[in-house]
Amino acid sequence: MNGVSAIGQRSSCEGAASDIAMEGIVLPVGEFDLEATLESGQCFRWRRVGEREYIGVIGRSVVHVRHIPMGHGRAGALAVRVVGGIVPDHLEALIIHYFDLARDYRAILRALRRDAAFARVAPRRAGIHILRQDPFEVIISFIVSANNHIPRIRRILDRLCARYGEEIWTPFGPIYRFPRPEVLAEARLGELRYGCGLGYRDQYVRATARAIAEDADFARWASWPTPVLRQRLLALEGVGEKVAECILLFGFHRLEAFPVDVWIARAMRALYFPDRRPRVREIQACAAERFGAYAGIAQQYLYAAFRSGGRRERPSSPRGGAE
DNA sequence: CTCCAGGCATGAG
DNA sequence: CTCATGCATGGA
Repeated sequence: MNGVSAIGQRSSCEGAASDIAMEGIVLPVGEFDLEATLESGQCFRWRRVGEREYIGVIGRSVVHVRHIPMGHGRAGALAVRVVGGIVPDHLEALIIHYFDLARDYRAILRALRRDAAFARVAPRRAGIHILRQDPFEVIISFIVSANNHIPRIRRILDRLCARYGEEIWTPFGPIYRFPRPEVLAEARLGELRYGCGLGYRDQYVRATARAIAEDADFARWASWPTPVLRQRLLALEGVGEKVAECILLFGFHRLEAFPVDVWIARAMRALYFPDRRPRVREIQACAAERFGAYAGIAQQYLYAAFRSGGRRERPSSPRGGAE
């Protein structure tokens, strides 16, 4: 790489890049909602460090991002500082790309809301964006996500990164990059299972890491049509229908992909199949018909709405009383 | 204690 | 093809 400098080498490099690292940048972001996006279940490793403040790894950089909502959120801003790793030479472009800030989510949501049932439960503001994450991180993350709780997914991935990822020092403590495929390919199953808490997914993670270490040309994968890419993903161990859709949507930005988990199944059933239990195929066909090329975005808004809304629907016992 | 989680692989029919 | 089952782990 050219034109980059490591933080901490200011003595030998007092150029603009280091000043940017200290000063940071501020970007207008419209309706974008950082918290809603980072807590929406598409990523697991951003760490909350304050009110609407997060740190996370993008490429070889650790960035601190603070959301500044203005008015009623229609003209917010994002304050970004690089706090570790490499200072990218085009930080603004990197942030716009990662958070997909150039896309008109407001117009997309407006179009999606022409579906009456969707409009009833969807938010009015297009706060959640689909991130552009590293494909390998997304692949492993969603293999881990299978039959698992989000808090535990986060802990497992944190341990995986601490054990196998490159350490980057920051004012917030050490942060770890996601492990490279070649490293996970050499991991011992016992360390994955007991050290990281992967349980029975240890085999899936290592086998998939090995497969990708052999064939990791994601630039080529990204050029494939979605059905071809989907088939390639399904060939990976631990990747089934649902996880493949997640990887398509969150790892390859295929916005038409439509993962159906238990929450989306409940949501779609409530909205479009009130009197029966549709199969996953039917749900996906329904989504494709109603939401088209942006079904994945619709799915993310539905997930947020139903998961936050119906989370505590425990069969509350008669005794025990109010809460 | 039981139940469940952004399911998958496997085997039976 | 569809359907049933086991699966590691830990929070509620």
